Order: sequence, then structure tokens, then C-alpha cells
Amino acid sequence: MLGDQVFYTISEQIVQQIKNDIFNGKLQPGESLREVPMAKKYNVSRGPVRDALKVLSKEGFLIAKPNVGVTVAPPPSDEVVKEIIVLRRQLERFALYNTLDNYTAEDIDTLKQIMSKMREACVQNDNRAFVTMDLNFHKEIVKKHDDRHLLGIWNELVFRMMFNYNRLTHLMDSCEEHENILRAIESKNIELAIELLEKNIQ
Amino acid sequence: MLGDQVFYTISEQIVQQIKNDIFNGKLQPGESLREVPMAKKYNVSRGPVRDALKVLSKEGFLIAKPNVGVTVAPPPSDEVVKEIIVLRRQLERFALYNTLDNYTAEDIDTLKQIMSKMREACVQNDNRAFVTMDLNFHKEIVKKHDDRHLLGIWNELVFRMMFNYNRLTHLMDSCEEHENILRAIESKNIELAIELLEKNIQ
DNA sequence: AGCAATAAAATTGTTGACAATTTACAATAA
DNA sequence: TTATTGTAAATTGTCAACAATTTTATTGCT
Repeated sequence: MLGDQVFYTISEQIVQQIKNDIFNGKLQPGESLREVPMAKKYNVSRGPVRDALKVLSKEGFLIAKPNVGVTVAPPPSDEVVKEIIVLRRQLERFALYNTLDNYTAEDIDTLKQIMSKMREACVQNDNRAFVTMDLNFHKEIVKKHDDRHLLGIWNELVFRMMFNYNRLTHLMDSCEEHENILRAIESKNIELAIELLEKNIQ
Repeated sequence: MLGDQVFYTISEQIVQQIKNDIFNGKLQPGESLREVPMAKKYNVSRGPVRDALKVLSKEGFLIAKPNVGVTVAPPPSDEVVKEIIVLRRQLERFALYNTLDNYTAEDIDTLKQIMSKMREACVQNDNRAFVTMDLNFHKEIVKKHDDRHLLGIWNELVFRMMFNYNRLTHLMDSCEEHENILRAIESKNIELAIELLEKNIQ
């Protein structure tokens, strides 16, 4: 899930590692994360571990309590996941609605590149890569809006969906859905693009 | 904006201080925040300053760049604020809808206490206190839902509204609106409560 | 056996120092 | 004059140690 950056601080890499451990069940809800043993495990000082835990707490993956420590957060309930989906639809609709007129060939190209990787993930039956590209596709739509706060909020929504990372199912027809969205975006058909976009978010 | 806790770490207090500085214009969008001078200013070591800057970055108040530092984020555009309001309405509606049946006398009491403080703020013409209570009122509604992820998302929305903290206007009729919401909650009139709640969010 | 008090161990919060990276400025070449 | 290179200063990232707080273990009493 690391992105455009080329180099990553130790702390950032630890964030990613812990996320992966949560996603693949190595870290269970309620489990305590201790700075000292983790620093030992990763063979670094407590500083970057501490930074990582702070970040993950704000992203909702961990629950921090001052002077006590952090525990792994439980995943959102199905009920709340459904609501997140509603919120995502609203947010992405807004983003697309306000930016579609400004899509450049470059933007389309970016989406095409993501589509290409998504297709490959379909072919390879690589669920993880597929979900990553799926989210990247949607992220590009949100990023197109120049107010970065929108992306900040979107991230907060998507982080919380990602607890169920391994349950996000790989649907071959979802590939085609994204193609259709891309086509609608390319032809600047706002109604269709939004309709297809919303349908896709689930 | 500090809440239920009794004691606060140095880092948490610095978070609050920086937020206040952003709210009252002492820190302007684009301005760099340097760990070393800030540590000097607050007469602490860099550690808690660093922690605070990390937290504020994830909350959207600051923009962090690895190895470079952090700058104050620009406020959200009016357009995005409007969207945040839409998202808030959706989220708070969801929260209230799913919890109204479970409201206890204690819950009502909590809301009444907040209302009481809000009334006082109205009387004293204290805009800051009023806005704080306004948000606390809404926060209680979201907190009533036992999945804390909902509150996490709500916080993310509200943090970004708070850039315009000093522009959030004090409306005497808003006091009454909250009273009406409270009354509808108390009598478990879901339709009315939700209608009034949504009307109030702006 | 259960509970309370105390002590010891573990852990978090903070500090100051060193390493790595970026920024600012000066000198040199085109 | 402008662009490039080199150096110094500033800053961030990380480290190890100490202080403060919490958790766990032990002891004593009922």
C-alpha cells in the first residue's frame, strides 16, 4: 500500500509491516503491541516503532491509551462497513462530479495503467494485487480533486474497510466494471460514470 | 477540545496548543513547523513535539513530508466543507437511527448537561464554548454507537471543519434546534430526531 | 483461600546525543 | 549573469538512557 514515494523511512516500513500483520491475522484484535519487543523484533530503536504506532492509531488500526500502550482495534462491524460504503459512494461521486470536466489524457493514462495491472491480477488470480489496484483506481478519482482533504477523508474510510482485506473478494466481473467506468470517464459521460462508480463500490 | 481524560501527556497538550494556534491564525497555511525551535518554545525535548506533529498530520491539520518536515495544511475549500456536511449528515443519521432505541436516562442526561453548557455559552455570548458544546452534542450521538470506528470517521470529518473554527458562527436559534433534537431523542421520535439533526448540521 | 499492601518488573514518556538528509550559502565555471 | 559544485548549517530520523507510570508478582493478614 506504499505509493508514489521512492524511499521510505524505517517508521513507514514498520507501519506497512504491522498493517500486513493485521490483514493476514498475525495480529488479532485486542492484542497489545509493545514498543520494546517490537523494536527488538525489527532490530531498530523504539523511536520509529513509536512513530509507527502513533500513525496506526490515528488511522484506526490500533487503539492507543496514554501511559498504557496500544492494542489492535477490532474490525468495524458489518453494519458500519455498509455505512462506510455509503459514505464512500457519496464522496467519490462528489469527487468525480467536480473533476470530470478537467480530466486530461494523462489522467486517463494513469487510470489505464491501473486497469492494466488490475487485468493482470485477474489473470494471475492474485486477489491481493487486484484489491490494491481496485483501491488505487478509486483513489485516483479522489486525488483528481485538488483539495487534499478529500483524499484524507477517503483514506480514513478505506483504512477501515481494509480490516477485511482478506475478505475483499476477487470478482472477475469487477474488472469489467472498472473498464466501463474508465470508458465513461474517458467520454466524459458524467451520469453514466457516476452510476457505474457507485455500483462498483461495495 | 481535550475530553474525558484527566491527565494529559506533554505531547497531547502540544497537539492542543498547535490546534489553537491554527484556529486563531497564529499559524498560517503553508508555514513550516520545526521540531527544534518548537521544542525550545515549549521547553521540552523534541520527542513529544515529534509525536504531536505526527498526530496532527494524520488529523489533516498538517502536511508531513518524510525527511523534510511539516507544514500547516490549507483549510478545506468551501466546496469540500459542504461535502463534509453532507457526509456528516449521513453518518450522524446512521448513528442515531441505529441507537435511538437504546437511549438510557443516563444518555439523555449527558445530552442535557451539554445543552446546559450550550445555553450558558449563548448567554455569555461565548462563541468558542458554544461551538465546542455544539460539537460535543453531536459527538455524543455518534459515540452512542458502540463501534468506535464510526467516531473515528466522524472525528476526521469534524477536524477538517474546524479549520474554520473562528468562522463557525454563533446562532442563537441553534440552541433551540439542539433542544428540539434532544426532545425528539428523549421521546424516541426517530423521524423527527433525524430530520432536526440533519437540519442542524451546517 | 481471598484480599490488600508492597515490591519488583515491565512499559511508556521524555531526554539528549549521534547519524542521515535537506537546505542555504559561497565559490567557481561557463 | 546564470548555472553548477562544494561546504556549512539546519533539520529530521534514529538511538540509548533516564524518569514516570502501569502491570505483575510476592508477601502478609484475615
